[in-house]
Amino acid sequence: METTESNNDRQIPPPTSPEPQLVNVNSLPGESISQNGVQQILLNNPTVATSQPMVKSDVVSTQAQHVNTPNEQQIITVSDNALNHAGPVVQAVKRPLSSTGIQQGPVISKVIIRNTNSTQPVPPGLVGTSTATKLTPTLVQTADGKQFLTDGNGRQLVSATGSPLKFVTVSQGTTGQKNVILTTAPTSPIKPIAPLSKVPIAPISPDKKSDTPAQYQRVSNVKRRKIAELIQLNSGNSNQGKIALPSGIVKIVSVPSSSVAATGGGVSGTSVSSTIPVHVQTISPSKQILKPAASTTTIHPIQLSTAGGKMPLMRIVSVTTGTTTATSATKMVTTIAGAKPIAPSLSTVVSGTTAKIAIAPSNSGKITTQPRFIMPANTPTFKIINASGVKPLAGLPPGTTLLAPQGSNILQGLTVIPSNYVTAPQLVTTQQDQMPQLPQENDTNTNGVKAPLKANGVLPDGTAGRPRKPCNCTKSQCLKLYCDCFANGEFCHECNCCNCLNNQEHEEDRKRAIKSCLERNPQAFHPKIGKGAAGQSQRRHNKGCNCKRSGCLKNYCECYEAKIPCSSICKCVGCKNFEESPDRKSLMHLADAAEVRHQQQAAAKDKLSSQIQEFPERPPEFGESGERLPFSFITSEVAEATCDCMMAQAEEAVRLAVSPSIAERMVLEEFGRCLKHVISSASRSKGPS
DNA sequence: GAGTTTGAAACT
DNA sequence: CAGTTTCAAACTC
Repeated sequence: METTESNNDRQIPPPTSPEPQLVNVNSLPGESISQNGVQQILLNNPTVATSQPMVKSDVVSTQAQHVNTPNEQQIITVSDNALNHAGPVVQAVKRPLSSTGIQQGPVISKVIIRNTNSTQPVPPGLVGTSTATKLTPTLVQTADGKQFLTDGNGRQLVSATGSPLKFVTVSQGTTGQKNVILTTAPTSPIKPIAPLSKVPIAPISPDKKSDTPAQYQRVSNVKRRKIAELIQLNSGNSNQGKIALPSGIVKIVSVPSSSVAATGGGVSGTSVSSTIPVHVQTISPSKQILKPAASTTTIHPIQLSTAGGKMPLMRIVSVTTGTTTATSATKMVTTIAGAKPIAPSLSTVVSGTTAKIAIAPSNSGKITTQPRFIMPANTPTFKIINASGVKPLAGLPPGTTLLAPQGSNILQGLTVIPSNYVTAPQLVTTQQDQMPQLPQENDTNTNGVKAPLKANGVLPDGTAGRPRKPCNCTKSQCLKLYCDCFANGEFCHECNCCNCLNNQEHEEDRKRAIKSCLERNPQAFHPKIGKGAAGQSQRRHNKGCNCKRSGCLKNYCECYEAKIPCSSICKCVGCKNFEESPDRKSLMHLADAAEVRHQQQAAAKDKLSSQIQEFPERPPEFGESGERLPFSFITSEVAEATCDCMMAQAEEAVRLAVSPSIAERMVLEEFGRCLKHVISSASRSKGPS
C-alpha cells in the first residue's frame, strides 16, 4: 500500500537530548521468534524512589516458555531498577536442552523483583499466580550488597550446568534513573501435535478380538517401551517440557523526558508531546466489537495477520481527545462498558503521571503468545494525534515504542507495527482528525471546501462497512472526479491507485482539488442519485445520463448502474432503460437472480467462517484441576514411536508372508496396543509433582 | 490479463 | 455551450 510505504520511509529526526534510549519492542508478530529467538518487553520505571516499596508497575510476572528446539536458550534478564539505583541486574537462566529437546532444570515460571532494601512489604497481588508456577525465583540482596537469585525459599538458583546465575550491569540514564529491561524467552511456537490419521478399523467381533498370534504382538514390545519412556520424560512429574502459558502483563512506562525509542534500522527517537489515553485489551478473534454504553469512546478492533495466525488480537480503544485528562483517562480504562473484566492482579494500572494502559488476557488458556502493546503504523485512516488534533505524529516507523514524557498523560508503551500487519476492519481517526462532513442535500456550509469524512469502506462509527470497490486510478492521482473514492468524498483505502494523493498525507493537494471541483461544479460532491420530483417516490439521477451506444442497459450508464430508469433529464440516445422496456425487464430479472445467488453465497461463506472461528484452535492441555490431559502426551516423538511399532508389525507380517487381511489386522492391533500404552503411561505420570 | 468500449469529467 | 481529450470503469475475448 502506497501510503504505508511512505509512512515507513519517513525518518524521525534524532533526539535532541541524550535521553536514555530504551530497548524497544522490536519484534513483529510472528517474526521475532524465528529471527533471534528472543522477545523483549520493555519495562522502564526510573521514577520510583529507592526507598519506596515497589508499585505494581515495578513488577512483572512472566512465565518461562517451553523451548523445544535444540540450541535455543531461555534467557530471563531482569534489570531491577527499584532494588536500588546501583542497579543490580540479574541475568541469564541458561538451560541446556537434552537431546530430546526437553528442558532440563527448573522451569522459571515467575520472576519477582523485590525491593529488599525496603522495610515495607511487597504489596499483595503484585504477581499473578499461575497454576503452572513451580518456582518463584526471587532476587535477593544481602546486607553486604550481594545479590543472587533464589527459588523463593532461600535456596540460591544455579544454572543447569551448576554455575551460579550471572549478574550483569545495565546502562544507566543520564539522570540517575535507569531503564529496566525485562527480556523473556520467546513464546516458542509450540509444535503442533501430529494429528493421528484416522484409520478405519473394521469392527472386531468379541470372540475374535485378538486373533493375531501372541508372538506377533510381542514384536514391538521394545519399541513400545520407548513410548512409555517418552511419556515419563515429558510428564508433569519432572516438570520438564511443561508449556507455560503466558499471562497478561501490566506496566506503566515513564521516562524523565520525552523520547521515542525505535527499533533497528538506525531510526532515532524524537520528542513526542501528545495526549492519547488508550485502552488496550486483548480479544479473541470471534469476539464482537465492544461498544461502550454511554461514552464517546470509539472502539476499534484490529486483526493482526501473522505468519502463524495465532497472535492474540488486540483492541485499541481511542478516546475522544477533548477529554484527555489523567482523570478521564483513568475513568476511560475502568469504565469501558461491556469490556471483559480485567483480572484483579492485572487490573488498571495507575501511575501519577502517565497514561493508563491496561492489558488483560482474553483467555489465559488459549493465548499462545505474549500479549503485546501493539498499534499499527500510521495509515490513511489512523493516526496518532495530539490532544488538539492539530499535529499528527505521523511517520512513526514500525517498531517504534512510544514513551511518555514525565508529567504527561500519553499513549505509550505501544509498538507501532506496519499497517500491512493490520487487516480489516481498519481503524478510523478520532473525531478531531476527521475532515469536515461532506455537503448534504441541504447543506449550507459555506466554507467552500468540503472533504471526505471517512476512508473507503469505513463507516462513520468506525466499524467496517462493505468497502467500496478499490479504485485503479493511474493518472488522476485520485484527485479528480474520475476517481470514485474521491468523488464519494472518501479517502482511498486499500486501492490499487498510482501516485494517490487522496489521503491525509496530502491534505493540501486534496483541498485544492476539492476546491477546484467545486469551482467547476458546486454540486460536484452532491449525491448523483436523489429523490424524484414531488409526489414521486422513485429515485432519480440528478443529472441524467448521456449514453449514446449502450442503450442505457449497461453499467456504463449511471442510471442503469443505479438500477433506476432513465428520466426526462437524460439526454441518452436509443434508451431502453425505461419501466416498460422488455429488454430492461429481462436484464433486471437476471440481475436480481444474480444478486440473490450472490447473497446466498455470501451468507454461506459467513456461516462457514464463523463456524471455523468457533472451532477451538487447540484443546486445552490441562484439565480444570490442573492435571495434564492424556492426549497432551501424544507428542510428535510419541507418535513417531507409535509409527515405528506399526511399521515393525508390518515388516513382521511381510516376513511371515501372512495374508493382507491378517497383516492389516496386525498393524491395526499394534496401533491399539500403542494407544493403550499411551493412556496407561499417561495416567501413571499424572500424579502430583 | 490484455485490449476495447463506453460515457463522465476535464479541458479548450 | 459545444467539441475534444482524458480518464477509469465496464466489458469482451
